[in-house]
Amino acid sequence: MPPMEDLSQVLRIRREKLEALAERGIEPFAYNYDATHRTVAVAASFEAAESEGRLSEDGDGEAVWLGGRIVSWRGHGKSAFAHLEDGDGSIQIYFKKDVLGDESFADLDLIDLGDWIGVQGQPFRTRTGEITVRAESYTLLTKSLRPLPFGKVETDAETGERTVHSGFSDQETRYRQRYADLAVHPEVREVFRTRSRIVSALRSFFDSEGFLEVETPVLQPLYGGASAKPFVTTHHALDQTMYLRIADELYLKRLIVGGLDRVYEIAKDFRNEGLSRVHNPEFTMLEWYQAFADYRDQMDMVERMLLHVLDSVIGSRTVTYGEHEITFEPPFQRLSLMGGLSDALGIDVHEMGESELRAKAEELKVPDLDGAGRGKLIDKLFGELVEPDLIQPVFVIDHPKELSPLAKPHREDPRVTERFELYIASAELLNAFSELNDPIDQRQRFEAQAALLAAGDDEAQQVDEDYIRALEYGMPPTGGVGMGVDRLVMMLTNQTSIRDVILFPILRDEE
RNA sequence: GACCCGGUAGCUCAGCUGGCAGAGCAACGGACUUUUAAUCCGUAGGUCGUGGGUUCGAGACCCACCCGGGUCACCA
Repeated sequence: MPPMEDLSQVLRIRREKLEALAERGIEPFAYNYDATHRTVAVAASFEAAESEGRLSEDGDGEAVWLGGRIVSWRGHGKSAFAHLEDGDGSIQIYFKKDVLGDESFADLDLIDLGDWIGVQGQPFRTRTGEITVRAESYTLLTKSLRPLPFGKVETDAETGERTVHSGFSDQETRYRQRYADLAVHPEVREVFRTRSRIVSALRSFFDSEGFLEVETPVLQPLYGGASAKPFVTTHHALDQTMYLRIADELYLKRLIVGGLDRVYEIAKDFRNEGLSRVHNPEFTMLEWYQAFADYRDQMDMVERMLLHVLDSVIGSRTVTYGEHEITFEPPFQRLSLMGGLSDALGIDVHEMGESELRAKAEELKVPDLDGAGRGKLIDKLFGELVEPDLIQPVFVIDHPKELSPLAKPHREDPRVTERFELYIASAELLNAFSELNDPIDQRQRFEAQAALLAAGDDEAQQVDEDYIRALEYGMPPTGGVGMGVDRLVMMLTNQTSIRDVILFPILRDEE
């Protein structure tokens, strides 16, 4: 701790209050507090008592014990109003000198915004009608030594709309000090509560469908299952290079080989790439694999899964996302990638050679075409011409083979694979295919990837001999899906930056 | 990684063409026993992101760097 004289004024004054508390024999950091109620429950039980005529002659409810953080304060000389906030909400507290006694009331001088206190008293309605606990006693639970950046909150009496004045808005500080962001922004806490409920709903869905939740390695001797650059590290005792997983796909399919025929994993994946509104290098992926299913079955599964989440967490099948109203009503539209692009170009893409595609892409000024092959050019053109219009949920299906080294060839058209991606609000939410289970074909696809890797494509995959060995034992027909959980949370909580749905998003080291 | 914008009191921000570092909120002292962005009077609070440079003089201008936000690109 820096010496007192080096602290800024606001920090120094709180330290001085700590000393004053010691002089008055008040413990600033308590061990526990036996609360009988949470804030929201106090209001609910008061209202119930009120409507059933169980209030006292003075209009008081039954005594309650509450713990929480002081988030606002309005002193009036011999009385004061404050709001006490807990995990559920907040309630107003009325401190009155002739109720508390001179000494206890005087000790309130040492209480600040941000302090945690326990309060005991009876609820009543103030003249303006707000349910308020009249403090008969209070206990300091934790002294706050650093002021939280509370804004002043104005609540419109008619609409209930909340306006925050002089709040805490510096994005950098909010991400770096998420604890402070959460402490002063109930709406941020609500986003993360919703995130938690979404993840629970996903688990309950797959559990009820007979899937087994499993855990596969984060540290892998080879990485694969996606096109991405990995994080590299070293295991010292084994003197071995390890990669943080970019996907759990290849491990989950090994489990299908082993007879665990319905598995899912909610996993942190790591990709050594740039940051953006929709990318954090560490992100949460849900993958599931189901034996005997193909990609058509999985489209049905995706629809049912999303409806389960919407119905149980959001309570509506329509959500607002930015400027759009997104409606999840199955069956979602299915759009063939090649067909959609052909329509946009007015030419059958299957008939176009690589040079023709490149010319078209250059004509449209699509950036970063260096080294792009036929598949990548198609992908780029699709991204440029079709993706921006994919607002409502759409399954984009049947991708070119070059782009899909782990997908089965399409049973009716060998030029494409049995694959789909679900697009919502122009963003890719999930990716799925009928899993390639022919080990000889898989080896050829890996070798093509390895050639790309050798040629300098640092996002291409390596040959995974162990995975091929597993396929040689025999993997039943399998449908698999990978979904970006963070992105789903974004869409369902109307957050336009992935950082706003990740508690501690990656940031450059401070100093 | 490229481009654009930003970093000034605990927080939110102003600071013009280079001329004494400002406001609101929070804090501190005082008044106020049903307020709710409480109100009123007063006080204190600064490494102007960092390091160089130009200048009689730099928060401002120039250079480099650090950090963030946004946009683009790769990926979910």
